[in-house]
Amino acid sequence: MSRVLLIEDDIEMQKLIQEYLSNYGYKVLSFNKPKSALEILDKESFDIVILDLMLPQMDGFDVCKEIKRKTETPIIISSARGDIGNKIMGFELGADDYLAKPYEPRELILRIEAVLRRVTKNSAINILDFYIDEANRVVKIDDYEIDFTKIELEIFLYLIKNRAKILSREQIINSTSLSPDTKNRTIDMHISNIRYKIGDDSKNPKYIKSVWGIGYKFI
Amino acid sequence: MSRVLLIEDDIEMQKLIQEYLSNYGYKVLSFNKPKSALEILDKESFDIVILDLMLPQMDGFDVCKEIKRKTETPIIISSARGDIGNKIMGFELGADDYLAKPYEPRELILRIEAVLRRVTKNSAINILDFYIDEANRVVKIDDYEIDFTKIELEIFLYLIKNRAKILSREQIINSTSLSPDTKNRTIDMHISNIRYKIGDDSKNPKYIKSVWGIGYKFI
DNA sequence: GTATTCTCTTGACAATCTCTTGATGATTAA
DNA sequence: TTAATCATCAAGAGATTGTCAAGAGAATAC
Repeated sequence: MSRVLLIEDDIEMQKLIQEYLSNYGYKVLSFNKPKSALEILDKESFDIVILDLMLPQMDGFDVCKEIKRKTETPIIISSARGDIGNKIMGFELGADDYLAKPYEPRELILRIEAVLRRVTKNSAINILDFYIDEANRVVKIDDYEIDFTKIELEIFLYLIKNRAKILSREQIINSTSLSPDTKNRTIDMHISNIRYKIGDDSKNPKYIKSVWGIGYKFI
Repeated sequence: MSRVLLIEDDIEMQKLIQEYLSNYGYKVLSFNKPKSALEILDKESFDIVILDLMLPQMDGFDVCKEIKRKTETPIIISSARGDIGNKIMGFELGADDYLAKPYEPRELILRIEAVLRRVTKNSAINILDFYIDEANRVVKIDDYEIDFTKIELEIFLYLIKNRAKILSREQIINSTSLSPDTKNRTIDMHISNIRYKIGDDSKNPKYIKSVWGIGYKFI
């Protein structure tokens, strides 16, 4: 499940896009003020940013540059000003794709997919005892392939990507396709199942440590 | 990874296109003088040439003819002169596609992909137990020819070309001639029929594995 | 042009797999 | 010790998949 940060000042448009992206399985957080969006980028990570250039407060160009300075999140710029000048500007700012308004929602989906496909590292990595090929959804431990379910894999990857960081249940919820009102017990259960599958022991964890009163962390 | 030879005299534009194509995984070599480009064509091979007609030194038409004389590399012509006359000329010169300036970078990608798809359809290959001759629409398993229907063949080829990758039903729809609002059950049914024809078993698949909640993948 | 045959689509439903959560006992902090 | 939190079980709710079967649609033969 990919997380999308949508920055769009037209509320109608914002709701429309959010709705559409949600239907396609994206988890969308929307802002109409770029300031708020930039703040959240300090705290949470996203897979892609959709940035509308018609913005109040800061000029869209600066927002784009600021996002690129802060993060490596790919950006798709949309704008009503469809002239070539802006297009070039968009790419010079580090935007990964450009979409002239008005555009088909379907077109946006295609662009997002294309950008994510391009950006998603296709290379497998080794961390600790694990071989992780995220693109192909393969996790192995000692050449033995672990059969994670969808949510288990999401949680496992989130933990391992934030290794040594303590992650609250709330953070885990927000970074996976879990519903926002998921009960704590549910997450514990997923952790329990993940531990079982990777051969970990809650009492004496090699990999996933419980941090009492706070959450979990990957050692 | 496809190799692109870009001939474009506007340096700004050249950098922009090169950057954009690189992001899409193309390996680009750029020249602003066609003479140099023609020289490199003697030494190295490319999958496609992008040729801008506004060129110094030689008239673009001659460059195009010269490239076609030397090689069989497909050519996409771009030009600011968007009149029909040029379009016809382009094709008469042996160009494989024509793109009027100014164009969206995205549009260029689509044209490149289309041309490459059209051009690259020849030799038979062996993958796993299969002999696949795409041009002649023949798939054999152990010398036994499998009688796929049109859509079955499309899905089978899409799966096998993306071996080990998990493909969603949506991706399968978008990569075949299936209508965009095809129901999930329809795809499952095609998969079921393909499995039957290649002697696979859904419960214990040798070839096509179901990935619960995501899609299918060719092992 | 019509009949025949092959192909594609989809609802139905069972089988299967996953996710959620209350209950219970264990563990931890203070 | 006590209150809060965690680990796990177990049940069942929920979602997805496999396949049948019927019918719509397309291609082909006559």
